Amino acid sequence: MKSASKLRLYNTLEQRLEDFSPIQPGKVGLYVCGPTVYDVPHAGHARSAIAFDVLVRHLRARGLEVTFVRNITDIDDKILARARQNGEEPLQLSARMTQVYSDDMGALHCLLPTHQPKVSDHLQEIIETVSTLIEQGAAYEVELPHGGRDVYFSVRAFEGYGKLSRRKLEDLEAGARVEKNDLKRDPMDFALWKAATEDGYGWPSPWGKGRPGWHIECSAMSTKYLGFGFDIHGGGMDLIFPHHENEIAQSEAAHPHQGPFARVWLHNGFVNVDKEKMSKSLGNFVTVRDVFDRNDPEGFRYFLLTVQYRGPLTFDSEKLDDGRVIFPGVDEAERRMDYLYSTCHRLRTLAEGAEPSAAKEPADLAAIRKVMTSARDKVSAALDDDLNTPVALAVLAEIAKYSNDLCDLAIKRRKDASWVVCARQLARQALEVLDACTQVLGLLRTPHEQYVERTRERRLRLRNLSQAQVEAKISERAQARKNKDFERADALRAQLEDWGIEMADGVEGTTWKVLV
RNA sequence: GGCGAGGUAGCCAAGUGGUUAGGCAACGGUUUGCAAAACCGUCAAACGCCGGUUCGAAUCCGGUCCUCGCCUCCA
Repeated sequence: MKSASKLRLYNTLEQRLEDFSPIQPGKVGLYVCGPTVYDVPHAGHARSAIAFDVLVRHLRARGLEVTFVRNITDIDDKILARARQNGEEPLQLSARMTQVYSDDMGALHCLLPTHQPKVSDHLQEIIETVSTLIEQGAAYEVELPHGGRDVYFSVRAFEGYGKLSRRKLEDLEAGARVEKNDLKRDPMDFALWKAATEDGYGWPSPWGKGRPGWHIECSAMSTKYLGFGFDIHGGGMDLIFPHHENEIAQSEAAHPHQGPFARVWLHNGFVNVDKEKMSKSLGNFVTVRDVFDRNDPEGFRYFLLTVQYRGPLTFDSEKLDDGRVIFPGVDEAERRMDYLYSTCHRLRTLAEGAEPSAAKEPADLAAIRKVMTSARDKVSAALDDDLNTPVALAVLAEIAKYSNDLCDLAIKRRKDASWVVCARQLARQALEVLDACTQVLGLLRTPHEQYVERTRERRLRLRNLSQAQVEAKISERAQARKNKDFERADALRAQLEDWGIEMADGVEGTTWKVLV
């Protein structure tokens, strides 16, 4: 698709918006820091995944060939600790959590990365990178008292240290916690390779049995799949320091005089709960599963797109009088998804049986046509502006409003045959536009029936209702209405409304849905 | 202490020199047996506070108050 505007992205490295142009025309190499799989994913993982998913979708819609790499860190001290706690093999734990991560991100309609490398499959590459750094004089080995050897990166050996996070070594050291580890030449030096733990967990290496340090896997794996010096590197804001700073140091020290490790650095903002960063220690931690228990995955995705990716996103929970815990923001987003799905359904009904026609378009359709014709470009322009998803969602709202207007008009003018043919054609265009605009955002990706069914099922469960129970009450009310006993019908409706059931009385009977 | 982000109507959230953001809630209307949904309208002469630049500032500059984040594992 051709684009009028230029894609602009906020580059953390330069601290400003920059026009994006790929190193190799038409192709983009993107590396995003994925999860350390020691636990189930939380709302923050979802936010990061969705932000970069929209980036990938947008780049591809712009006609770029994207190689998207997102790692899985399946060897890490947190995994070791948790596995020991569980009495489980570390790699078994990480495999289990990797599966949960894939399932959850899949449910959120995040596209699969082109490559999803795991640390456990890349020890060779990691060891080679560490060896190169030792050869370059950027890293050194340290003999440990109880045997075994660590390898550390020497921050003093890399001139540009601190360029991403705008930190000076002196400032860092002034504020640094005093480390007991006096084996390091400089307090800011960090581990590339760590000797095996006391229980002997580790992999063979030139420095004895051990395991990789935290940052090195991303340097080794990104370079393997994208080559050194790729287009975009992304991750959460908390990774700027030390993770990404250290990645840059390692990677550029291993490839001297070859330019920057990555051109553009993108960082998504946090998910906050009660204005504070979500974290386990504060007890305000919300997992993706917690949300899925109460809300539709697409509603959650919509919610995560209501704020531009760099800003903080507040995720609040509320306890109702009946004891239910809800996420009001996600509920609101899910209602918007209901609205989009029902709009789409109405359009489809109207579009059925459309035939080509040379009839001149009626005046009352011109404004609607205009909205439909410009919408896709507006979404594209919004995403070009540093992935401004709230503006893109506003365009969706406009499409939906005018679509519903069209459907309302079609009811009023159903007897005007030539008008209806034009309206059908316009409905077809609206459907195409809506599909294109939601495709790039990863929304409205579920068949209508399936969406209706799964949301109904979940909402009934949350309200402790059964479908039979609701339908019995509905038909009781239908009978009362048939008998013109409106007092009874209204009383039954009041009961149903109390259950959270919304009814619509149509010519072909009453349809209903459960409210979020 | 160092570095960074932000304070926009009842709530959420775009905008970053002049022209509608959008959504939710509330209220009024069209429609309906009554409703709901949908659409229209109102709330909206909103931009933390104080100065300054400018014909014109939510937007630029200076100061100030407040909130949050990173500096230690974190998306």
